[in-house]
Formats: sequence, C-alpha cells, structure tokens
Amino acid sequence: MFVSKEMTEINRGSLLRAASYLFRERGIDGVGVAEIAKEAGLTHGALYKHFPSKEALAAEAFYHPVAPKDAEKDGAAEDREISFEQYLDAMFSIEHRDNLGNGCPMTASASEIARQGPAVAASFARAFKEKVISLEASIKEKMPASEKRRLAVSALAAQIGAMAVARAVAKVDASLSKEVLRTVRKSVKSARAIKGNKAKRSQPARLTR
Amino acid sequence: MFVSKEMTEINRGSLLRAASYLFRERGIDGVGVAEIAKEAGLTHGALYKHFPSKEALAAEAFYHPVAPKDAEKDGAAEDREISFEQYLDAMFSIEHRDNLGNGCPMTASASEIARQGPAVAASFARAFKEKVISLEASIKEKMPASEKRRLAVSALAAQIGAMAVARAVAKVDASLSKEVLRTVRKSVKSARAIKGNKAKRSQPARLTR
DNA sequence: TGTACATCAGTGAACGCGCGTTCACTGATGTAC
DNA sequence: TGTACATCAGTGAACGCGCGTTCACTGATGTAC
Repeated sequence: MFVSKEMTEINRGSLLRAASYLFRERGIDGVGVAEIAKEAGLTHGALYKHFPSKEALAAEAFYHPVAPKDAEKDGAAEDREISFEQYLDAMFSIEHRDNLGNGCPMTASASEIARQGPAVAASFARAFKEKVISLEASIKEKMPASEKRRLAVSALAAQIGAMAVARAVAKVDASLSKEVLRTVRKSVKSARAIKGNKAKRSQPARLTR
Repeated sequence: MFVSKEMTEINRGSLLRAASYLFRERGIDGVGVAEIAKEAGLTHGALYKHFPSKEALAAEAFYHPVAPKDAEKDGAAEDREISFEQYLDAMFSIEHRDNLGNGCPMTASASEIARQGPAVAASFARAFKEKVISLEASIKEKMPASEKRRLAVSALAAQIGAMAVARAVAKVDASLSKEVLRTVRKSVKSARAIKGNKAKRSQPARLTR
C-alpha cells in the first residue's frame, strides 16, 4: 500500500470522485471525511495529505464534479448535445431524485451552502453559473439572450427546489413527491414554449433598435 | 425560577417559538437544542420535559409555526387576504432572503429534511400542502382548480430553490443572488398571467364535457 | 547496473469539540389534611 | 384559613458519540552515489 507517484494521483482522483458522488447524493453535512476516504479505499488520514480540510475538498469537488466509475478521459463529455427538453425530463425524473449522486452537484447541498465557508460558496456559485450557461446553450428556440438566461436560471432554481421537496417527502407521501416533480417540470416547459413564441414576435423589433 | 402551571405553558410556548424561528432561519441541522433553550430563557434539560427529542420538537415546530414576539391570539392571522402577486413579491424579496426566520418554515431546511426522521418529513409534507392550499386561495384569476394547484406548487418549489441559491451565493456573488430572486419571480409571475389567459379560453369547453 | 538513503503517501491511534440526551437533585407550587 | 408534604418543571453536570483534524510512525519509491 505504500505508493508510487502514479498511484498517488490515482488515489487523489479516487478521493475527489468519492467526495463528488457522496456530496451530491447526501449533501456536504450528510457525509463525513472517514466515509469519503473509505469509499476511495483509503483512511481519513491520507485525505489530509491531498486536501487541507473538508471544506477545501468540498470546494474542489463542486468545482469540477467527477464522473462516477467509467471516467471518460476526453474532456467534458458530459452535457453534450442534449436538448433543453431532454434536460428537463432528466432533471425532474424519479430516477434523478433517487440517484442524485451522478446528477447536478448543487441539488442535495443547496440549503446548507449558506452554512459552509466562502470557498464552498464560491464553488457553488461557479457551478451554478456554468450549469446556467450549459442550459442556455441547449435552448434552440430563437429568443433574446436575456430570455434564454431567465429560462435557464428559473429552470435550475425550480429543479433545486422541486428536487429538495420531492426527496423530503418521498418516504412519507410518495404521490406528493411525484406530483411536485411532474408539476414543476410542466410549468418550466410551458414557460419555455410561451417565451419562445413571445420572442419570435418581439425580438426582430428589438434587434433593429 | 421554579414554576407555576401557567408559567409551564408559557415556557413551552417560548421553546416552540424559539425553535420555529431558529429552524426557519438556519435549518434544523444548523441549530442545537442548547441554543433553542437559551433563546427561550431556559436550559437544555428543561426542553426534554416538554419534548421527547429534538426531532419531536422540530416536527411540532413545523406543524404549526409560531409568530415571533407579537403573538396574535386570534387564530390564523397570518396569511389573511394578500394577493398572489403580493405573495410572490414577499417570497422573492431580499428582505425575505435575509430574514427567513419569520418566513415559510420549509425554505431553510429544504434539502436536509431527507436526512431527518419520518416525523419531521411528515410535518414538512403537511406544511407544504397547507402552504399550497393557502397559495391557491390567493389566486383570483379564473382558471381550473388543477391549474391553480400547478401554479401554487410550482411557485412554492421555485421559491424554495431560488431562496436556497440566493442565500448560498449572497456573500460571494451578491448580483447573482439578486438576479436569481428577480428572475425566478418574474418567471413565476408570467406563468400565472399566461395560464390565466389560457384558462379563460379553454376552461368553459372543459367544464361542459 | 548495484547499493544506501531521503522522501513522503498512507496508517491508525488520539485529540478536542459540540452535539443530543440522561439524570440526580432542587424547591416553588398546589393539594390534602 | 393554616400546616405538611407530594409533585414535577427546571437545573446543570455528565454521558456517549461522531465529527474534523493532528501526528508519530511505516516502508515502498525513487534518487544519489
């Protein structure tokens, strides 16, 4: 167990991957460093040779979430070429609710970020903005950039809220849990359709000004 | 300090009020029993004469949130007669972000409920449903009940998500924090306007079927 | 290429800390006489 | 109405526990000769 340079980097990657998965699944406060290290096949002591603190690890894990096991080396192969519609279907699905670990990194931790340190908050902000940009790019309808951004921000916020509620009540009121996901998805979708229509009418006039 | 029957009930109320405020402000995991008891002017030991556990206290505090200091005895004087529009303005305001303690009981705790026990989850579900009903009632536009419910559920979920994000990034990116609140509020409002319009056209046909 | 030795990732016991909870004790309240 | 005493809300020290973090130690790695 006593470790070549190559192995060191692999272990660091394992720690990040485990942290990324577990934080997304159960939130930052919901997982301890010991469990993260164990999941990575190490002890908690080793974790502190790679990261100065749990907060630093959390900040980095949020900064660039790591794919679970089948790591695709070729860059950002994640969010490639899926439509806004597909995004929404995936975001608000029951499967996503029950398997948040591979989903968006903000959902499970959302309401506890305010209690974390500034490094985590900054990382959360960055992750949020990137996701917004990624969402904007998936909107194919013609509409002003500001409308796209509004749609993307609203969709993300709605997803975070809906998922939090859906998970909170899942065990105690399964039908409410499903209703929330279904309902909010529908609202977001119809907002897009309508804004798309509105934009088609109003946008040319705006552009020529 | 050693307590008449009357004083006992007052103290119980103080504990509930302190818990309700602090849980709403900082989430269940963000506050300890000692702080709650201190806020109520008691010690943590006394708390366990009134509630068997922190979870039981949290469940009850969620069940019927208590007004802060100026306790209005005359029943549910809270949500009386404000319009959906005003609801939204209050929900998505900066003031609400920075003073969640007197706001809706779910926002600060949203993403940590899934880690709490079933009593808290049940209480959360109940609080959510009641808030939905209260919101539905504030929608004056003519539209099918199902549309009202969709609007109410979506507005609440969006608020929970937007507020979580707004609070998370408030210290680290103030403009993003404001943008999220403003943007999501606008989306919810326009969804209402549009659904209202759509409903006016399609609802009569639906009713006669 | 072979040998001696410094490096440093990883180990696991131990630390301090705050948490939720328990419990022996206190003494004003409020009942029984 | 006055006295004796059981009740029980409140106190605060103490409990066990899990947390994030530290640290003396280990021993394969990989460099210097």
